[in-house]
Amino acid sequence: MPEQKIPEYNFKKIEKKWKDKWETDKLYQPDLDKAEKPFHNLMMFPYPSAEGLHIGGVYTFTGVDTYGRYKKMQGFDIFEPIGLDGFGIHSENYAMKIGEHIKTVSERTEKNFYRQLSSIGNMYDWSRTVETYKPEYYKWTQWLFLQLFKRGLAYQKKAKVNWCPWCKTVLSDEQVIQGKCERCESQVEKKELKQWFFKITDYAEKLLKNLEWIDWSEDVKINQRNWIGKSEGARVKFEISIKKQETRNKKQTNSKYQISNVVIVHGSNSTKEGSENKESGPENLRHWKLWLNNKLKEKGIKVSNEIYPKDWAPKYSDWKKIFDKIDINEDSILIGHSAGGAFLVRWLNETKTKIKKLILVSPGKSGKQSREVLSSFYGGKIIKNIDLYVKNKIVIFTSNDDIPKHIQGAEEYKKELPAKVINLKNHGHFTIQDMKTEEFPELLSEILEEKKENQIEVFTTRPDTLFGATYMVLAPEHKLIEKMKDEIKNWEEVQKYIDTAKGKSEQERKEEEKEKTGVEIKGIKAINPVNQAEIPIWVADYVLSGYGTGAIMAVPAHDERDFEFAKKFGIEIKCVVEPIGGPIIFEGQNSGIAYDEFIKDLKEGKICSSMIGKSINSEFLDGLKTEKAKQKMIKWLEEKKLGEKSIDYKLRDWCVSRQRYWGPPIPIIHCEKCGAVPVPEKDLPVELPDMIDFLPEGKGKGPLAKNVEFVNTVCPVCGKPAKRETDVSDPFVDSSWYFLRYSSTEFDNEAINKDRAKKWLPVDSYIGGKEHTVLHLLYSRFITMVLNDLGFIDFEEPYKKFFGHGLITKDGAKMSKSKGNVINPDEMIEKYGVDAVRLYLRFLGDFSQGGDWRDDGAAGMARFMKKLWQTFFDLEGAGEGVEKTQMIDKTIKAIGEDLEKLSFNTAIARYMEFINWIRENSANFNLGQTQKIKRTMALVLAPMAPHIAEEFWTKLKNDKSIFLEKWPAYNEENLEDDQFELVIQINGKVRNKITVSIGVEEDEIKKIAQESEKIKKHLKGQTIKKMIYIKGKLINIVI
RNA sequence: GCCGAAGUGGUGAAAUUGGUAUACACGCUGGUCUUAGGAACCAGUGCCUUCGUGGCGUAAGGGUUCGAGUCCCUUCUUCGGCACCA
Repeated sequence: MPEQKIPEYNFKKIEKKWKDKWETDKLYQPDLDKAEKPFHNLMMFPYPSAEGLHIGGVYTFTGVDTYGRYKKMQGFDIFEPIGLDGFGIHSENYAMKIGEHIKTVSERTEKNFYRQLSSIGNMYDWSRTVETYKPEYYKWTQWLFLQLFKRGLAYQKKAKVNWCPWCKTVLSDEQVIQGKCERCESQVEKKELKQWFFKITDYAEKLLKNLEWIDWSEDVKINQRNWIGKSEGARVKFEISIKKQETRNKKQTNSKYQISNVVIVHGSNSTKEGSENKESGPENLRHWKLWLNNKLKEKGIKVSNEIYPKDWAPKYSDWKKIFDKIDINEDSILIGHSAGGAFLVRWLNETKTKIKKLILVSPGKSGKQSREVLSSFYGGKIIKNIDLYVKNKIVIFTSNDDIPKHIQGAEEYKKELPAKVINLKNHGHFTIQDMKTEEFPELLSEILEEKKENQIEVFTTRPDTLFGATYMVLAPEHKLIEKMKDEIKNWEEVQKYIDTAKGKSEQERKEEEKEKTGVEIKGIKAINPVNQAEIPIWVADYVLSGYGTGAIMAVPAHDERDFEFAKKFGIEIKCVVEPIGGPIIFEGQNSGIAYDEFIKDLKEGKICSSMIGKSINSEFLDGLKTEKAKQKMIKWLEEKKLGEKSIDYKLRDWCVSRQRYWGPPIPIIHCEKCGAVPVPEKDLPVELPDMIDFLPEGKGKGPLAKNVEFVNTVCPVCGKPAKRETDVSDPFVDSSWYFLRYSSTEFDNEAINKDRAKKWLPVDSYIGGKEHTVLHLLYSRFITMVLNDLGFIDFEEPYKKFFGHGLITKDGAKMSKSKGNVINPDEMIEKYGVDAVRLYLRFLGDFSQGGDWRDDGAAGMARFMKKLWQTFFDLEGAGEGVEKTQMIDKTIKAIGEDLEKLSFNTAIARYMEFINWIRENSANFNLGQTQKIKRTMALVLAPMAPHIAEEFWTKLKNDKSIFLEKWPAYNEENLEDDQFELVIQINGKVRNKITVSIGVEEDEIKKIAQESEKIKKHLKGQTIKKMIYIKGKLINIVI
């Protein structure tokens, strides 16, 4: 062998050289406006911890990059952005711990993170980073908040929230893990606080529906489906009968009506004050209202707003001021006349307040002037969707003259909303005459009807089992209990139970081994609407106040929890569904008992079963299969107005307020007069003030409340002194839209540039941790849908593809500082080089499964790199040439396919086989073969180990980067050998293998197989029953 | 309890989707070369075996099939998520 000088594999020098070169050449900064084949290759941006980049981060990011580089070599214009998700409690707590200010910690962390991220060989476009904690970013996070606020999708309500006593802030349901804080593992408490929410529940159906078509893996979809938790069923009303003779105290106020409050809103007056116009003059303006008010008072019902706007023609803001002061809730009935109706429609749309019923009395008028007045309430727009908030409970009194043009025509009402429309005899735009006609009592009865009796509404997914409801259960928090206080005979016992139940923390409830507890409420009974049976009412904490209606009808024969409860307290168990399908279905469910015995036990109330089947003991449902029985029952209930079809979701609204410092201040100003007013967009960002003392106080208010200069401001509407909101928003809000920003970072006048969005969004490939499947992924889908509805973007789903990768462990355990098993990526890169680390991480195992870091594995990969280097430079091409070079084509094909499906470990295995093959034949290749092999060695390795590949590429005398080169093509015809190894099986067992030419016919193969020596032996004295031949692979002889 | 993913050599893991189980590595054993090697190279490496072949092997048991790691049923184990959701 001639002394050939092989250069040393100095990975440090090589990696540094290419990193610098790529940067100066701006190789990874696509022209966002001109790119022809845009491909947005996104990875979840990291939460920068002060400890630095985790090896798990390197694992993910380089995996994503490998895919991106492969795509780049396929000719796509790759946009691979990076940023930092730096706002949030995590960093804040860390700063507190080390006694430094969060701001300085963040600055340092950012520098360190970006240094590390630039050292892992990724194609980041460093000209477009996004940091959630920079004002130029959170300005738009605040803008986003305002868009939701204006749409009524951000609202404030007093709510029981999860409170972490250690972090001193509110947590969303998703952040509470088994009753503990996700971050610090403290016991979470329930606190009643006024909080900001995003109305994600409005999008529950769409979030669910789109899962049918988006191209994500099924496990992620299932997770989201479960989280949204849709269940279909019915709401059913149970009347309460009061045992009058047992009532302790006579109620002073009326006990006849359960109604909480009625709010009346009158219309505007288009004529001048003092006018003689009888219909709309000041005399009449409030006339009907006062009349109605008095009528209601006679019945003992209080009208909430006795104060009216002073103006004769109140505007939206005039009414709103009054509405901000009165309590409107799910028991409220709102009545609006004319512009008053218009006001209510808009107000409901904006605040999303749930009410009991909306009554519109002559909501519109056909005069031009009136139309103008009315449409001014909406800025001329037509408003739909009020049914969302007053489902099925809109009643409209209208005459032909009162076509409500500002909303929809009367006919449209019927179509669009499930509203009941009652036509008035034409007496003008609802006048004094109307009050004397037959319709007016009807109006009264619409108000009074609902309060004839007390009712308990329940939600059930099994309306077919209604005949088997033998008792009811109320959650301890159920409002009715307090209301019925005077009727309850054993009030003290009930109260005591409720107090203990409420006092229990979530954890305690769970620790009680699910042993059911409860107290019967004596003195009242419920009437089962289907058979008028009087059934007992219990209060028990196994019924949750937050789901459904907070009350259930208990069917012990067909629900395990109800069964357990009924058994314990000796309540009747009535079987109303007989499972069918016989022993086959039955076998899997309860093994050990015979089917007949099972049915017998079920009917005797010894066991319970939630299986479907056919209805029994259920009068008009008897004999029907469950699905049909459900439908028939719902129809029956709806006809009798005892219930209705209903859909419930587990998904709750997203609580976005946080009582901490390190987040974007919520851009709202609270004004005594004008209420919660959005900060005008031109005033954004509301900058997070520098505060030396940023520690939370823990009294339910954020640290910003301590900063007087920040808090005190003026109301943008009326100019009077007002106070700023002091909560900041949840970091999940920051990350719910960051990917929309990357391609628009240079625009400081808009969050998302339309042209850019058109080109680069939705994201083509999104890769990140599976732990974010319900939180971040759901939130960002929601925000995308909202922005789509608002017209800022034109797609509903943010990510075309999502791939969830696995985690890196050390010795099978999660890495953590306390365990002392943390792998420092800097050290590894220093020791083995970036390429070796990248390759090793890819080789560990399946990308979706994660893997276990082993130092000797990494060392092994470093050894392979050396070998690879040696092999490359050893190849001289002085041989005569090898006959078969299929290996080259096979390798190109296999690696390409593997990379496309992110199967990196097998891609590397293929590459190693390729190298092994080269080494075995290295002396024999001729010059042309050597050229081709060397090119292939570099090209197919490039996505995984970019630096060494680029180095090989220059050594092959190329002056352009390898990443501007196309992924090599392979010759389809060259994949097949001209021979193959035929496997000969007898009865499925391998008995022999012989080499056969590819072109041999089936008959010939069969003959050859039988004639081979070993097979002959086995076939001796046997008859062949059958022969199965799989082309090009094997033959199975059955004897 | 429910939902999801998985269970293959001493270890990390492959297996063209029903067609030769253990590719590719790590580790280990033996050898070559070395003053030495934790370097490099060569050979071996699922278990049993009468060393001929053969038999057994993909958590356990059963089934479908000419043929099962792969499909179906039951059981067990591990990991992740949810947890009285009516």
